Amino acid sequence: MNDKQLTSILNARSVKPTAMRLLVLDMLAQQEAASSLSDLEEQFDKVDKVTLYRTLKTFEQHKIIHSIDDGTGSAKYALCSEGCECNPGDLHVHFHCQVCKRTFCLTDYTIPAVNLPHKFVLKEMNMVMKGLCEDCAG
Amino acid sequence: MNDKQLTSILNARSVKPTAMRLLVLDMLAQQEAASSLSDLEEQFDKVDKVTLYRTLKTFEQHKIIHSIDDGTGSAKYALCSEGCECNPGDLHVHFHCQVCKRTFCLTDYTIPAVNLPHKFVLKEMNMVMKGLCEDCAG
DNA sequence: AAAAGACATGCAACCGATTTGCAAAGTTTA
DNA sequence: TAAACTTTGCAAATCGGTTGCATGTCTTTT
Repeated sequence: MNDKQLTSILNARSVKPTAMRLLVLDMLAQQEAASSLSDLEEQFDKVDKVTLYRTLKTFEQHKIIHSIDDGTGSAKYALCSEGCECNPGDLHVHFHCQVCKRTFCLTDYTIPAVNLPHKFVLKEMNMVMKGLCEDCAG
Repeated sequence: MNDKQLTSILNARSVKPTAMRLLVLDMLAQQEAASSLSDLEEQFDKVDKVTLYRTLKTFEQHKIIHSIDDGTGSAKYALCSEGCECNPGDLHVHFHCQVCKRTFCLTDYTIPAVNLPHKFVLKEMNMVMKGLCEDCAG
C-alpha cells in the first residue's frame, strides 16, 4: 500500500497521519497473521515500545485495527476491514496455530449466533479456535 | 458439600485430599461465578497466593476445574462437571458481565461448530460472550 | 522408632506484558 | 512568534503469573 492509501485510511478514521503511524499501519498491512506488540517491536528494531503501544491503542480506539485475545497472554492486532464498527455482527473467528504460534483472522468465518439465557444482553464476543494451521498440518 | 463428598471428588481424580485442597475445592464449589486467583485469595485472607496457585494448577491438570480466559487478563476457574475430559465436545460458552465483572459458565450452551478452512485441524476452542448478565440488565 | 523418600506448603524473588508519569519534540492556532 | 496541544521517548511502576528453594508433613522402608 502506498502512502496515499495509508494516509486516507487514517484520515477516514480521524487519526492524524504522523510518520510513525504510517509506518506502523504499513507494517500491519503487510502481515499475513495478527501481530503482537513485541512482534512489531522486533520488525522495526528502532522504535520505542511505548510509542508503538500507544499507536496501537489509538488505532484500536478508532477502529483501524482490532485486538485479538488468542489466549497466549499477549494481545495480537490486525487491520479491521473497511467500515468495520467492531460490532458483534462484524466479528469473525480467529485461529491460533499451536505449532507456528501464528494467529489468523478467518474473516470469512463469522461467529455463529448463540442463544443466551433470558435477559442476558450481548455486547461483544470472542471466539478463538486452536490447533494446526494449514501450513503446519502438512 | 461435606468433606466426604469433597474428598471423593479429589480421590476420583487421584489428587491427595489435603486440608488446603479440601478448603479450596469447597470454596470453588460454593461460587456462583468463576473465580480468579485473587478472588480466592481475598476470600480466604490467610493463604499464600503461590500455594493457591499451585493448588489450582493441580486441580486443572486433573480436570477437577477448568480455566477460563474471559479476556480480562486474569484467568478464572470453575468446577468441571463430573466426568468432564475438557475435550472440544465438553466445552461450553462463557459469559462475562461488563458491569458486575463476573464470569459465568453457561454449561447448557455448547459452543456451536464452525467449519474451518481446508486442512486446519481443531484441537481447542474458546468462546466468550460479553455484555450484561441477568442481574445487571435489570 | 529412626531414616529416607516423596510430596505439599510458604516465602522471596523473577518474568513478561502492559500501563503510567513526565519531560522533550513537533504541530497547530491565535 | 508565542501559547496550546499533540505526539514521542525514556524510566519506572503495576499486575498476573511463575520459579527456586527451604521447610514442613506424611508415608514407606529398614
